Amino acid sequence: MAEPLRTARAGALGEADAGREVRLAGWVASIRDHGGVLFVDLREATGVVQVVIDPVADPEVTELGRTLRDEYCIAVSGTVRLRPPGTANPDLPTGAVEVAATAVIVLSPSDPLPFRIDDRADVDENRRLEYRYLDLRRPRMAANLVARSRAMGAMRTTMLAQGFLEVDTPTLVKSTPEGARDVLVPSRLRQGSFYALPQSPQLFKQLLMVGGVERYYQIARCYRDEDFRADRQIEFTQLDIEGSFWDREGVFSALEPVIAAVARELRGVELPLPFPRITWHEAMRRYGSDKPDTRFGMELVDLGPVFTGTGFQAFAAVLAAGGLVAGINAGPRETTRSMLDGLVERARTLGAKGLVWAVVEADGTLRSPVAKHLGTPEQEGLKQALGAAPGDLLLLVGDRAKAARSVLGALRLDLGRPGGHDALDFLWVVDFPVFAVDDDGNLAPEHHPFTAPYRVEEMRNDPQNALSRAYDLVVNGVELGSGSERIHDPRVQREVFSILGISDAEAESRFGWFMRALRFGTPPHAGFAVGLDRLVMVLQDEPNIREVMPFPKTQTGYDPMTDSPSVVDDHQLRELGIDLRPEVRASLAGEPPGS
RNA sequence: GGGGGCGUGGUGAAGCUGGAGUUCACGCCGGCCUGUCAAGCCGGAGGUCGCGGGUUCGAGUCCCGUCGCCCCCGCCA
Repeated sequence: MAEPLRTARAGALGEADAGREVRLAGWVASIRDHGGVLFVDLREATGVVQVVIDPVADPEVTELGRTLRDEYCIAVSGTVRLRPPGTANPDLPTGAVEVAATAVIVLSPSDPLPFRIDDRADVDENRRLEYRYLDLRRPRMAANLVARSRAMGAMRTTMLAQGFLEVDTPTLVKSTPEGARDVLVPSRLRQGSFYALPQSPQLFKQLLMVGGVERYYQIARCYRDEDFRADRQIEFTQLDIEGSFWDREGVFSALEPVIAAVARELRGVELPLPFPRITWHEAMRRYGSDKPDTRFGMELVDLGPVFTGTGFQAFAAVLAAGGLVAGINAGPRETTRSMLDGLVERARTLGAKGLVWAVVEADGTLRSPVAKHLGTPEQEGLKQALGAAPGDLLLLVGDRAKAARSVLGALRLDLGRPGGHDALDFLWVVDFPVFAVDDDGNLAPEHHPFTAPYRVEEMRNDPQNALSRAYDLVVNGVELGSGSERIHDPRVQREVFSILGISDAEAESRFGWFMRALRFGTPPHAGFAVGLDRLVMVLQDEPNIREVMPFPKTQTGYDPMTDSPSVVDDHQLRELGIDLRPEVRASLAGEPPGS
């Protein structure tokens, strides 16, 4: 492409270019003024090259050069030459050469910066977001933008090679109250009515299967109005796929090469395929989590057999009530009183009634607050069950099975989880239950209502044990996405709605349009959605998805750069038929946030 | 809704048991300097210690409240 301001790219210059007359353009990354000779590091997207301004050779250019400041946008004409002997910079890819400037133009000056462009200081994130366009010039964010682009490129290349059709779907869709909270958009032409932004393209991609597309993919923006986390924003991006005449195996075999291609592109590693699989039940039993981090052991062990008939009343009561006593071996580690107290407190905040710790002494005896309640056979059984050696710290929880597992699962992560993401342990978690039991003992659907159960009769007659044809992809304990085989039979769909407590009338008003579509020869189909932000986060070894999103929001959904969301004019509201509630108006009249 | 951490010149930090807005690094402004590359050396400017209240002779420091950011629980079919 024609670029009148430049004939070469800074980062690409090398010894082979010596003698070339070039025009370059970019930003002033650093200036070193020696009173005489002046060095300017010119940075652009491809890299950095040193520009030399020599007052003997060119007094006028030198005069201009002394007015340059950091991050001025400039154009430079000059000659590429080898650096004088002994002055090459081996730390710089272009360090063997420099550009002797014959002309410099300031394309655009820069105010003094709110923070340094290099990565040396951890700048307050609010400040980074306020000046995100400057943050994007910094090496970390620049690299993450490249990684994100290459991830999307690898996805598209691999999907196209597999014969998938990229289809985009609407972003103003019908609100479906179950699941996450919808982001709502008021309608002007139909006052009082609202669109929702899609939580996912779920129903549209199923309709594409009805429409004969057979193999669909899309890199789709999705919206869920729930509280923010390190890995959750109100809007995020998914690689969404769906295939007709597929079962789970079709999904896995289509997706695994995509993930492998992205890992190859960003990490230069070959992932071993196929990914391992684990059932949901086994994941919960061994790791206390439906998204196990399998990079380390420290697995949960059922200690019921050890404590059968125990004299330790707390555990005896748990077992008598049908609960679970389980434990982990946290391995050899320094234990101080405050550290152990901290673990007990942590277990309580996680919802456990208590936590029993035990340290194996050099002579094999157990040091533990409850040691006096445990007989010698129990102590020996405990050590054997947990594979304990002298110095090991053992942690035990007795509670309802679900609570005991989740607490131990969380402690396992606290104590064993690797700090970064050097290793990559992908795995499929399969055979999720149809329903999850919430804390009040009620059944709540674990997936959207278009997920096929293994058997509808089982779903109706034995809901707490029924399994669904749903699966998740997990890497290093991070949930990357989920999918399922879908219901393609409208009678089954109606039955499932009914079991989920959605009446025929309700199903008709909310999903009638979709149920009708299922009546016209719907192929069996299945699909998946991969969280792009999370995948790039892990591959770039970043601690949160904001680092791999160009313009993310803060935990309260605020954008410090644009001051969004913001109050709108009354006439805008009037056009939409919207009046703010009095208490909302009153709070707006008070102090504005952020001041 | 709940728990925790943080908030000090433009940036990042230190500031212990309450005693003058003190200190360090970077940046900024000015000067010196012809081979540096995070250039170096000299000088200078720059702060309502997030905000409000309280305790005290005296608060960056202690207490209460509040706002903002981050992490976690809840929530995320």
